[in-house]
Amino acid sequence: MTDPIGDPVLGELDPSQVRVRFPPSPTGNLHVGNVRSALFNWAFARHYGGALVLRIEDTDAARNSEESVDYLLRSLRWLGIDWDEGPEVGGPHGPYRQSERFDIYAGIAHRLHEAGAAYYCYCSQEELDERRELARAEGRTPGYDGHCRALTQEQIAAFRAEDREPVLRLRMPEDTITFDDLVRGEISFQAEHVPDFVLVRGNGHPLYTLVNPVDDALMGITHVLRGEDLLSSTPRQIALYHALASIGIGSGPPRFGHLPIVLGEGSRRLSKRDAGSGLDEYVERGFLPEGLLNYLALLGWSIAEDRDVFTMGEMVDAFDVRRVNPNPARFDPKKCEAINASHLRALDVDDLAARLVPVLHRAGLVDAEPSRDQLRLLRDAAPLVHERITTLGEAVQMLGFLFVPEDAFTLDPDDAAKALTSDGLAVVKASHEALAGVADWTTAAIEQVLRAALVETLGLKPRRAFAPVRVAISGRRISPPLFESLELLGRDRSLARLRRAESMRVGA
RNA sequence: GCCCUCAUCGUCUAGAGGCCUAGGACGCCGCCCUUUCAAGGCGGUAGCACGGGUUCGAAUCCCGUUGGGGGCACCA
Repeated sequence: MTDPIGDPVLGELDPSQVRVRFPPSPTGNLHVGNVRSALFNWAFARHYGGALVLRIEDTDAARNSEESVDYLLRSLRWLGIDWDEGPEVGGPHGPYRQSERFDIYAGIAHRLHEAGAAYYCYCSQEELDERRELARAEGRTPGYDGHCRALTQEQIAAFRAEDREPVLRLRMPEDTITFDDLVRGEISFQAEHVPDFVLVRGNGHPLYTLVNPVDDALMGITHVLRGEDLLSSTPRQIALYHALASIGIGSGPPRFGHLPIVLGEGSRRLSKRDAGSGLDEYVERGFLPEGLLNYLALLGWSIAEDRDVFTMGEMVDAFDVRRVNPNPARFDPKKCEAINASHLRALDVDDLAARLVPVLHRAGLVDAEPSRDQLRLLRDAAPLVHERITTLGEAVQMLGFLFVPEDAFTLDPDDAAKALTSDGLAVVKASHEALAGVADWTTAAIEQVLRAALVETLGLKPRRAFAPVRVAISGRRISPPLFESLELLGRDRSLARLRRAESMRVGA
């Protein structure tokens, strides 16, 4: 199966040995770009039958909170992205929260220093800034200049005497670092452009730059799929993996694949402050997880030439990281909605009704555990909105009139003003009289009676005939189909609403 | 400024030298259907950034230009 050169993605690995990770920092609302990363890692792992590790990168206590971790886990579950190792499921490489791993990092930092792979730097922030500015002015890469690489014992003693708190820096190799990116091919950086970077702060606190590769090495991560914004930090991480391997931790760098970043409107990167950048918004608006995920997958990946709606199962089967497109991709809210709508329409009616429950409940229209009557009504009403909504949230507006208590029912003032003119009220009155005589309250009978009374007798165009009735019973000019709506509303409520509308004064 | 990276309709993409008169989707515009709104059907609009090579042949390979994006922290 594998030739001597190995699979271009797996190398010598057996597919089931694939291990990827999703390492979010729990800082609140999950960014859709991060969701996309999680999705691609998940699809990659599932495709090969490997493992997805969820690791919480919460070393920066000031920015992280317990609620954020809960929220994060809930979000991933909502999306349907499951993990094989991590919080709540455990695993052999735990703990999976970096805030519980400080001892590990301290030990490794120490060993790195002992081995000479890292050294202490006593430069102050001001000195660093000064030299950085100088380098920039001279057109050189403004990174650290290696000032403290080879301090003598005397120099060190002198700095210590000044009470300077040194940072620990990795000693970068002198040679060019080259790696084969899974989505971009060969990329190389010359050593002079990759400065010795900080691993541990002056106060002893380990940095992401240390902790992230250390955990990847310790957790046996084989492939790292992440945003292109991390591309230029890859060479220094590779150097760290090698240094770690040299002291017996891990077996060198994983394979990297840098996914295109997600841009917002214009050409800026979709920032956390932009509308539409956070997962919350999609949950609240009633997106389907599979719809959102499908759209996100399209940002950089495609399943086939003439197809863009697919299930996650289909994505898993077809996913190939080498086919990820390297272009930065703009997030298009319209297309996102369209894809979601396609998934919505693919739902069967019972499924749709079930998914509508929490949405309607949040809007105060049904109980958290809906009654039998509510469920029956919802089951009957769901088909009416099935092809009319883009997100579940839109059903609230469309179906609200069926679920509100009679005394809370109101007409949209704008729609009422437009439809319930004196002519409109005359139509409502005629409808009321005609419908009052209907004993067999079915869609067909209702339609027949209304057509006879309004279109045939009054000679109105259907368009003009039904609008006032629609507003009177649903409160809006846009609603589910009228006759079906009347049937579902029921005879008594329908007649009562018509009566109420009738008594309105024009312009009131 | 320096380093890295990217370049096909407005947007997301298909495209691995001849299958390309460049395909699909979203959007937009028509028409059909129609009790509103949708959905659906049919049709249309619109693109290989530019300049050089290589080749019998280039959207596809190479170089350059231009433009976009990312990075250059004791953040992650």
